[in-house]
Amino acid sequence: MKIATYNVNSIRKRLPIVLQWLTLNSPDVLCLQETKVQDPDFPLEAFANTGYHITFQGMKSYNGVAILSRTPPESVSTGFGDDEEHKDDPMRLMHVVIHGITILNTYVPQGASLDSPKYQYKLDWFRRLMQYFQCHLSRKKPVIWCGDMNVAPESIDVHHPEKHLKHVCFHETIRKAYYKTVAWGFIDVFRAHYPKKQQFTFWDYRQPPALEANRGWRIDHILATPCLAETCTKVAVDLSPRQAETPSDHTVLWAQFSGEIK
DNA sequence: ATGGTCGACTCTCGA
Repeated sequence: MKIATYNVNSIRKRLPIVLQWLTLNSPDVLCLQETKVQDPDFPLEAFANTGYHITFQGMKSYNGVAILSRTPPESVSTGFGDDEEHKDDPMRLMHVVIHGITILNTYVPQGASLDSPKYQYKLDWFRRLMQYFQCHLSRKKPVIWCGDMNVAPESIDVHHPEKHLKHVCFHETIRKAYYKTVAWGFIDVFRAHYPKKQQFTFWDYRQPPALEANRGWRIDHILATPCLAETCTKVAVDLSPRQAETPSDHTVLWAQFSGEIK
């Protein structure tokens, strides 16, 4: 199973990137975030000849998630389905089962600033996500949780960490919220594969020479339950979306899993 | 202390 995650920042703008990436890399599953399009306007026809099935849930202008897969998912749900459900949750969390493997695709709220209610919402979102794990998943089964987590877990995962202690993607409170959620039973397959490597997945548009100066962040992640993480043979970040005609701020992170899954 | 650049969409918000 080859699975990839990519924050497209508008599926309509990044269509060429996505289509080319599918062709060149043939993933089994590609999870997308920030599609930024409501369902009736989703560019379905562009994928008609790719051989991929697409599951999507979006809204006007913001958020939106989608999953491309070679075979249609055996099941699909979006949002937390709890009594705290917020209107954008279904555009941030998509849960599918493909070949018996549970896949959660998330676009975690960015959080704006530490003093914003949006930051509290982000902290709470991780708490709700862990509750969701507890209710709906088993850590003994093969589960993949991937997406744009908007958290750089360690100092090595952000340029100039000392300057970002109050950043919503690096503050210790959000890192703890993230760690706690991960600790439910997930392994960060990139970090497991490369314990010391600095490899960013995102470079902010607002710092034009960011890529050249390597002022980036590792905020896109693929995590797996131990039985699956054990079978991970390769993890890589593909920088090609940064070099496209309409470059994106995020890159494609992918992982290959092989071997027997119980 | 603020702005830098994108994308979607009404002129401003979110990242």
